[in-house]
Amino acid sequence: MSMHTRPQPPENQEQLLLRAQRISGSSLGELACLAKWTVPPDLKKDKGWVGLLLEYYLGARAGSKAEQDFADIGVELKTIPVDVKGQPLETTFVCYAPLTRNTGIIWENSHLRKKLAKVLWVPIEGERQIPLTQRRVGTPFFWSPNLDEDKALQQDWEELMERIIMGQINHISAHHGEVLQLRPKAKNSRILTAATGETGQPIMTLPRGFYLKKTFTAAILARYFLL
DNA sequence: GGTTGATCATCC
DNA sequence: GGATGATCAACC
Repeated sequence: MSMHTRPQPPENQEQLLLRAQRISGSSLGELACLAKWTVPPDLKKDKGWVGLLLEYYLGARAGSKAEQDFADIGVELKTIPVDVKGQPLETTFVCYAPLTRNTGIIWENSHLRKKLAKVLWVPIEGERQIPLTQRRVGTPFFWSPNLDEDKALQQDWEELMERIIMGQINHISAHHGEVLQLRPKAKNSRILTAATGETGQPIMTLPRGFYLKKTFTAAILARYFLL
C-alpha cells in the first residue's frame, strides 16, 4: 500500500471485493497511518474502531443507516476477529430485535434476513496479545446463506420472535437459539426501550440485538477456507 | 433513545 | 477458557 484517499462507494460487488483483496495482508497500523487515523491503545474504549477503519477503506458511507452497508449493491460488511486458527473470537451482531409493532413481521421480510442476504466477511487478527497496530487483515470473501443456514436462521428467528411477541422478552437468555442469540444491545444496562409484557401490557426493557453464535460463523469461515 | 460499528470482563 | 450480559463511541 502507498498513497491513499478515501474511496467513493463501490459501483458493484466485484469492485468492492477487489478493494478488500487489495488491503488484505496489511496491518491495521499501516492502514491507519495511510488514512491518517490515530490508532487507539486498545479497543476497550473503541470497540468499533476496526470496523470503521475497514468501512473507510472500502467506501462505505460513514454512519450509514441503510439496511445494508452497501445497499446499492446489496452487500453487508462484517469484520470478524479471528485467532491464529481462523476461529472467531467474538459473536457477530446483526441487527436490533423489534420489540414492538412486530406482529405482522415474517421471516421472509425480516431485517435480519435482509442484512444477511449477502455479506462480505473480512477476517481480522483479533487476539489481544497482538498489538492493535500489528493485527493484519485477512482474506475477504462473499457469503450468502445456503439452504441449511437459511433454515437454521429462520427457525431461531421465528422462535425468538414468537417469545418476544408473547411477552416473554425478560425470560429470553442468550442460551436460546442454535445459531442466533438474543442479547442486550445498549450503551449500558440502564437504557430502556418499549416492549410487551407477559399479559400484553406495555413494559420498558433493555434493547436487544440478534447475534450470530461463534459456531455458526466458524462454519462459514471453514466452508470458505477449507474449500 | 435509536442505530451504526463491535469487544469487554465477569461469571460459570 | 468461553459464553453471557454489560458496555464503549460516533452520529442522528
